[in-house]
Amino acid sequence: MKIYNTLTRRKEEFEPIHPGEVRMYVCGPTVYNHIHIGNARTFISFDVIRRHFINSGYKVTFVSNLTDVDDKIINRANEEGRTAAEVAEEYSNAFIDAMDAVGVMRPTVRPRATQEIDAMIETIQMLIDNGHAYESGGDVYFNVRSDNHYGVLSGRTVDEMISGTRFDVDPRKHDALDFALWKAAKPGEPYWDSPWGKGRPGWHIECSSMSAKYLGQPFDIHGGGLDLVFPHHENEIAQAECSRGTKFCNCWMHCGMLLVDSEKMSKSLGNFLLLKDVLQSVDARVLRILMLQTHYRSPLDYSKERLDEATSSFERISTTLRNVEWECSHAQVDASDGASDDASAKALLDKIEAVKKRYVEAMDDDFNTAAALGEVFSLVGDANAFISGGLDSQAKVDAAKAAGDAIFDLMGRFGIDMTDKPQEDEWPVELLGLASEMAGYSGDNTKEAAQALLDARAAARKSKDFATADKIRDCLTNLGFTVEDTAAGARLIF
RNA sequence: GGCGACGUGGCCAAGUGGUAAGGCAGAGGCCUGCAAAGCCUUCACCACCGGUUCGAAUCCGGUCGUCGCCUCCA
Repeated sequence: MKIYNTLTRRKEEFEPIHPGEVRMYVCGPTVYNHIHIGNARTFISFDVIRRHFINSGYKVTFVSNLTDVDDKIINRANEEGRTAAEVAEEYSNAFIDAMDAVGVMRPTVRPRATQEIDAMIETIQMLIDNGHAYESGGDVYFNVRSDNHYGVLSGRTVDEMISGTRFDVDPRKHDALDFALWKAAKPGEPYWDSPWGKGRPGWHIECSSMSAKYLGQPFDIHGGGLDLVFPHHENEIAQAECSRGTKFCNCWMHCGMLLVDSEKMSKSLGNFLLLKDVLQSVDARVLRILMLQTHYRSPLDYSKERLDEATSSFERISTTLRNVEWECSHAQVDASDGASDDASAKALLDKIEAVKKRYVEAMDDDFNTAAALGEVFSLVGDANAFISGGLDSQAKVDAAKAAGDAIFDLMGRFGIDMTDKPQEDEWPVELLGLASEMAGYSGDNTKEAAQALLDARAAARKSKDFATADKIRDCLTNLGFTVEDTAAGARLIF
């Protein structure tokens, strides 16, 4: 398996520290608002990555935090006249719900910063003891110039970082480059006791401490959005390696930015789309397909048009699965021909194996989901062509089923469940009145009513009464159904 | 200004040396009473210029353009 490592800026063969096991950490959100779809892209991307490790036989320990103490949470709490803890609680829950809704597996461990203060104080103390940090007026700062590896991730040298030229430097810092490990509490702010007085941890120290605590150090993979490379991840490395004296993690993975109408979406710009709002009108699986169509490291331009395209793509797959099922269950098989060898069926079975193989090869190559999805679609096309030729032998039925199963399985590996939602119990009750009026049905079962309508339409078509047949179809269409005529009869899709 | 990424058909997007996956949209045809769904056919001078090579979208240099980071940010 090859993975692009931001640290070395090239693809490398992945070698886990512990054989058969992957330990990874992905920076979670700061919970001061609902997450936007840019956040969602990162978490969905790493979910797909995690699933591929699992599908490849690895045991995966996946840690992802909640940053539930931060300036922005405090600001929001002050604006709304409630406590920071209340704000954090609300959006932590909202985040977890949103991840569930979008099919992201729950982390093995989801540490919350406010529950891990002791570990952070411990790390900060180590840094002070090692001469890499200093206390100043109740704050504690990391001494960047004391770390001669600083800059390894972002590829810049200390001298290139002209920090302080574009904003005011806190007078408590000894050097403009230094960053806060611990912030003294201002009146009204949440605080914890520490050797340096009441205060709270800086953002960067949280991830260094929590990842080391739950994964050990070094661990295999650290992930996050590309915009976290500097300063967040650079600082994490500095803290972790200067405190514990060992390498922090082997591989750094960064997910490309999601753009909205070709502009980066960010909380501060205010041009963001909240995931929860998008999900009001979009199937989470469609959103995932949209994301799979672009490599995780590339920028992804989100728009209504792309969403519509992804919807069509999704429907192409679900239609194929539905058609395969329908054709297999309505196939007219000549029993005496059951054992005959069928070259076309054999060819399809060979194609399935080839697709599965290429799917894995694509995913093994730095999680090339776009290529892997392309393989699925190529099988979709073959399956469609195959069933359109008619299933007149058991060998063909079996091959078609195998193709459907393979498509379903491959989509499942992406975290997309192609199971048709059970829907007959959601069918509109208007069917009853319609069936009563147009098909003489008098019961109270919507499924029977629908069948009565289809039967009535079939009878009308048979007697060339197309006006009646079309009227029935129009009425069904108005109720949200699609009527499809197949060789084996009409069927309804809701 | 510094660091980095990218520029492939109407749109999106794979593809790191041997004449271009896949999706969406379009055109023509088949099937259908008409539809729907599906099938078949069709649609690319790989930003530009120069170089290396028997051969480059793929490697090297340059030009132009787009984007990200450098400040909170997934």
